[in-house]
Amino acid sequence: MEIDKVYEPQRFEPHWAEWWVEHNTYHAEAHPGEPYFSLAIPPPNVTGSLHMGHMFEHSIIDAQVRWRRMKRTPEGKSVDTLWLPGTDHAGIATQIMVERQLAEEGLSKRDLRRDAFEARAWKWKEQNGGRIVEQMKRAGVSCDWSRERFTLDPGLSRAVREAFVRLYEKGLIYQGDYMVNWCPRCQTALSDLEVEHEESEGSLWHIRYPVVGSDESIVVATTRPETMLGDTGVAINPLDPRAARLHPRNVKLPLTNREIPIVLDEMADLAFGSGAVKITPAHDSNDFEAGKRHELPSIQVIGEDAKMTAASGKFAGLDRYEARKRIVSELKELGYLEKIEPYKLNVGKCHRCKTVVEPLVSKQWWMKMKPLAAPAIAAVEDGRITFVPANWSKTYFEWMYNIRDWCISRQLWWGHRIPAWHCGDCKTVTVARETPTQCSKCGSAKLTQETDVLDTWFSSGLWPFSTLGWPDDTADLRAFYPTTLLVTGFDIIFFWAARMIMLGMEMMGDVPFRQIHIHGLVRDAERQKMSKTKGNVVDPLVVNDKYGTDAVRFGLLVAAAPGNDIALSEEVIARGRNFANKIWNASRLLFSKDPGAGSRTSLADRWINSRLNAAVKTANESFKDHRYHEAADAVWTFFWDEFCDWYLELKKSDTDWGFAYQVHERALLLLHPLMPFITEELWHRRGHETSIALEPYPEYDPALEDAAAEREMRAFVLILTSVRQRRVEQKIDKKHELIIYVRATGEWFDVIQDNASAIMRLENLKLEIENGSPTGRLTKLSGRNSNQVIWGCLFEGQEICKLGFEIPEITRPTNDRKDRVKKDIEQLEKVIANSKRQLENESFVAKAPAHVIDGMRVKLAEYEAQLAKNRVALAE
RNA sequence: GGGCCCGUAGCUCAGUUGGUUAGAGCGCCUGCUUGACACGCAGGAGGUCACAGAUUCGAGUUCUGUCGGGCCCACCA
Repeated sequence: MEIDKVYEPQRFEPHWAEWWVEHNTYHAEAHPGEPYFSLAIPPPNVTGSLHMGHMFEHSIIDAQVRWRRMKRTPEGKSVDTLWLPGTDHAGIATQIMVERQLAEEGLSKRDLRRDAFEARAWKWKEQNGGRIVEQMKRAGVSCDWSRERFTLDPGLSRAVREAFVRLYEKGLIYQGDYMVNWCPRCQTALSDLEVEHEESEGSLWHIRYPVVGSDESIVVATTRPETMLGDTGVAINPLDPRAARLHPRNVKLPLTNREIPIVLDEMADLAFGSGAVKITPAHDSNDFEAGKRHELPSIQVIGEDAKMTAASGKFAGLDRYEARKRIVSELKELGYLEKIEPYKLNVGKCHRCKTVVEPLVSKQWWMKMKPLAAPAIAAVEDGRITFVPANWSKTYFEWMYNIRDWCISRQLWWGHRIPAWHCGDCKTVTVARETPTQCSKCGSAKLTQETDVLDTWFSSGLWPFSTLGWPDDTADLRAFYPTTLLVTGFDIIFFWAARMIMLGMEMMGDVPFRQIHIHGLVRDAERQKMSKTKGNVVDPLVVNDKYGTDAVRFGLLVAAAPGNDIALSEEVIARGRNFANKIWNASRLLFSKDPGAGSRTSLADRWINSRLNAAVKTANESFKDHRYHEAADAVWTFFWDEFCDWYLELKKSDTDWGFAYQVHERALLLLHPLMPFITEELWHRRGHETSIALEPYPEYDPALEDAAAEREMRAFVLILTSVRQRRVEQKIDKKHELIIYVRATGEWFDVIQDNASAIMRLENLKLEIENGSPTGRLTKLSGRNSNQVIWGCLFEGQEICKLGFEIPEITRPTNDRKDRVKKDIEQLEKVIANSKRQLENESFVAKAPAHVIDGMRVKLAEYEAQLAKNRVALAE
């Protein structure tokens, strides 16, 4: 078997990425009623390019999916395993990209008709939308590409209409004029979630409103003085001492000719500012409600373009911030400005374009959330859906209990157009699955479709079942719903996960997934968020190529404790690369050997088999619990520290490598979910022709636990470590053969005898073994200079053998060594004292479990033996 | 204002139901071109687990408080 001298993932990763797709390796068959595992990908935006966040999420998902695909039922049957891929049309995000492209041609959206714009957007999608999919394929994610979906596919559009109509017919979707978050740049309403609040340094302007027919005036405080032009009332608290004399009166609104009433309302906090609040029903949601309570008119002074409207009089046409400056200066000139205080306030910004949103009243479509939330809350409360880590359910509940209606309409051109038709005659709205030809009320044919589209998250909310063919009763739907698992970031729990649960419960009558794994964020080495503007992004396309995809995956996963953020640097990735390199080179060594018969098994063989079994156990348990860092760590320790550093080294003096091949093969299977490329490559180099991804995953077998082998091996590790320490301390080069005298009782004598050659070769030793009682001095040492000898008690503190060295060039123990021995002695004395105190404590002996007490006794004996050895060493 | 999380070796972090000298990677020190790998091998240094109490035979792990840091939600002008 040939294998390249250097690990160069670039030479085989693209090949396997293509091969897997061509061979449909990850195609899932739908067998309704049979055991299955299914997971719908969090669909990346079509606008996107693969970033580290995707890479991390996909590494987690892929590890889980590959593991599940390899698992067999207790009867040995494979499980239908589906990872369904797809992309999201990403309403605003995509529209912005297309607008940008148009702008480069000197065009704006309005220059095109809606149809033309949509066509343009589709063209853009065809040209650019496949990019992220190609990148995912190159990264080797094990999706079933035959089931790839896009949220604007005809099938998914049908699901959107079906869901919309059902909700509308149940009265859960309605149209109405309410205060919404309006983005003046995107020219659309936004949901509450699409507004990011950011604290900023602002001011609190105190403005004096003269009371009509009185010398008195009321001072109101505002953070947005430009809205005063739209004031239609002033509220004071009913308990305000001024209430009696001011209540049924008016104030004169400065800079205008309007008089507006003073009303009593508890919204005015006596303790805040001046105790009086201006009411601007058109530009603040609190005021909107207050306006309704007091039947105040609403005057819109800021338009959808964030410029002052005609209603603002001479300020009309000014940008809202320019208007603010002018209004403040005029108020100041006219003496209406009482004072200005610095003030911290939260400014809402559009999460797509960062423009400050304007609260405006407008007619929008809404979804009633309370009735939908109840079953979704229950599903998590009673455990039909569980969060990993469990703490996230609190965040979920917090939001769900306080949920507010969802503004689902967007004034965009890219998205699912709302299936509602307005009658030109009777103005009735007809909501229908199929495009109607006549008004449902008056029968008129003068119908025009609603121009708004749906929030992109509406279609995402249907994703776990719309992708499986819903509303049709398909085999896929019956075979794979509810999906098994959702893996996603905490940032879209509300946007997406919660809405999928609500819509899944409503449309399917069942949860959309049984588990939600919430992963952390990939940050840079300084724990800063990665962003293009900061220039601190680690681009997966670059590092996948430089270090190999396996390396990036492994680096990410070994650092990924559940829910925790990852501080990513190239060192983390290099760690993965180093591991892959190690696997590669270990395989090179192995493949240079004749497999042989594999019939005979040495102690090393039995030991590594037992260790592999332990690693298999940990890996399986860790994957089950989504503890990928633990799985990665277990396979790392097994492969590097045990398989390479001990097993292969010992094996070098063996002629029969058959067993090593068997262990190596199982190790590849064990590693595959974490490092799919290198394991596939090595699997084929071993002569297999089908994908390793479809092989059964190793299972833990209690019968393979070999306590005797592990105990015996520990003994050799102790001997060798002891020798190595001695060599370094006394600067005895490995070229010098050391003579080791060992006396052991019956069974240990045989063990040491049988394995002597391997140890001798490894450390250039000559072992002289004596069979006999462990006490007393070795006869072979009688009469020798004690300076040449150290004594040690080995084997888990049992005095099974004593050990002596003969050092060819006489050297006395160095001071360094003496210091260390002294330190060891001190430490041991402390630990021994502690253990003794514990064991003499009656409460401890009475209350602690037996294994803890026994364990401590064994340890104590071991400590004492070590102490004795150290004392002898010091006396040398 | 409400909620969540974190503070363990120089750095980045593990440490599941409390239990036997607290671990890893990187970095550091000392050796080593040992016939797979210097992306390596061997040996080593380094931690009063933020602080103060409490519970317990026993606390990095549970509880309370303090200090420090981060995140999310919220219509206090």
